[in-house]
Parts: sequence; C-alpha cells; structure tokens
Amino acid sequence: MALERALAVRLRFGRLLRAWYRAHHRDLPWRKTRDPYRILVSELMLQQTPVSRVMLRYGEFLERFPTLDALARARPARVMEAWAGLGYYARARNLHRLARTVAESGAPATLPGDAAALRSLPGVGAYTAGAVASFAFEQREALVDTNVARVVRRVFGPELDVTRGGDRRRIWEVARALLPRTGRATYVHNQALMELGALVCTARVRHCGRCPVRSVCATYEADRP
DNA sequence: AATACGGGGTT
DNA sequence: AACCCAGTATT
Repeated sequence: MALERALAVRLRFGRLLRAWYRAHHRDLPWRKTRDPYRILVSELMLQQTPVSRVMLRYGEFLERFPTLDALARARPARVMEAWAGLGYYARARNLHRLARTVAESGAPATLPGDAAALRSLPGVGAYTAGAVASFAFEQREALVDTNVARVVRRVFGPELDVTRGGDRRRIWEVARALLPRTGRATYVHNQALMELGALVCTARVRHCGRCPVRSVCATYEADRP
C-alpha cells in the first residue's frame, strides 16, 4: 500500500520536497562541508541527540581533532573530554576505534565511500552509513532516521507501525523508492526529508499549513475537514 | 524482539 | 513524570 502510493507520486513529491528545502533549510555547520570525516563526526554526534546540543561541541571537537589521522593519534581521555555533555559515550569510543582502524590501513586515513563498507565500521549502522554515503560521497543511498520514518509513515503509510520489524523494513523500501535519479540530487533529497521532519512534520505537532507535500499526503488527506 | 546506553529540554 | 531527540550494539 505505502510503496504503491510512493511510486505513484514520487516525482511530484521529490520536486516539492527539494524545492522547499532549498528555500527553508537551516544553515547548519555540517552542511557547509563535504569532508567525509566532518560529516561522519556530525552524524555520530547527532545520533539520538538534538541539533542544539551538538552545536555546542561540534566546532570545538573538530578544532582539537581536525582530521581522521589527528583523531587516531589522540589519547582516549582527550577524546572523551571533547565528547563531554553529549552522552552515549560508546559513540566516542567507537569513533576513536574507527579512526585508528582506518588509519592503520592507509596514510592518510580515508573513509570508504560506499554504504556497505561504511556499515562495517564500529558505531556505523544503517542510518549513518546512508548518511555518510549520500552526504559526503553523493552516493544514491537511502537513509531512515526518526524524522524520515515519521514523514514516510504520515505521507505514504499511516497504517504502518514502526515498532514492528516488518514495517521498519517497508519504510526503508519506501525511502529507497523515493530517491531521485542521481547521487547529487540525493544529497538534497535526504537532507530535505530529515529537515521536513525536524521543522514541519514534527513528532507532537504537525504544521500541515506550511507543508510542501500536503497535496500528496495520506495523513493530511484523511484528517482535513 | 527487547534492552542498554546519557542527558537535558518540552509537554 | 513522561516523552522526545540525525541510532547502534548486544542479548
């Protein structure tokens, strides 16, 4: 049901979504770089952590550890210091381990550019692999985080229940079906999907009045008076 | 499939 | 006092 709906309107949906993003997106630090390392750090920090809190630590962390190699050479205690206040400290340990692993395999240390290889790195799951592949390497890869899952469910599959494993897989399928044709457009597309969930199609309140895709939204269609 | 992992802001 | 937030690894 959700997949058929997505396939039917994917071109219109994508055009509306990306146009809205270009006009309304926030100017966030990690959107000003294509450096895979800087993108990776932002994605790891943002796991289950609000943008506002990551903003407090992101710049300073990169100042102390400007490259993957610099991070690989750092003492664990220094890395944990720089992570202080962000919580989920296993992320910092994983990032440090990742840096040292990648640094051993080549000089200078470089991240792999495809999602499957990224996925095998410590602390990098399906979401982060898709994010780094599409944001840093402009690969045509989907990504699903809490924002994307909510947007996809409301727009294409109100019947889906994210707590069910099968439905989670279905949401990934829909996200892949929605991807634009090129990797370059995928960067904007994925950013836009998350931004819509963060600014308009938010968890508690839906701001359908300023939603660019309400004309193709199943939830809006069902709830309108 | 369920749970641990942080901590601070919002409702 | 819940609920929420750019999830992942482990059981």
